[in-house]
Amino acid sequence: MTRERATGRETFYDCVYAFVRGVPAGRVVTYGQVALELGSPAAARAVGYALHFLPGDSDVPWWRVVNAGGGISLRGRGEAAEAQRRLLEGEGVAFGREGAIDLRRYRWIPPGPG
DNA sequence: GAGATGACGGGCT
DNA sequence: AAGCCCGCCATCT
Repeated sequence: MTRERATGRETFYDCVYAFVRGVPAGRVVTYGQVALELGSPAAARAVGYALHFLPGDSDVPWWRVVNAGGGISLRGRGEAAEAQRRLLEGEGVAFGREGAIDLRRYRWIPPGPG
């Protein structure tokens, strides 16, 4: 488990949670983008893995994280996929016929260091 | 140290 | 356009 690491050190996953928590409603980010912000542009996989530990009870708006295509991956979790879409739609995010959203429109750009 | 996992991303056919 | 394979990364066991 990584949700309660006793190392006292902030793991990559913790950074993911912190970043996702900063995503405002009505906006989304991609796994790759989160990884990039955390300093590992190729760690998109690890990002998804970090979010996969989050239960629907979490304080982290995991549903605001989508894949590079603006779609929902949640491989093997159709229920969660539906929930994610509903949550996003509830925030004003519109899905296209392809089941994907327009990242050009909803992608959230973090304020950055400055 | 080595093997296994996975809510990704890109490239090829 | 859709499907398949590989690589990448961080973490767990």
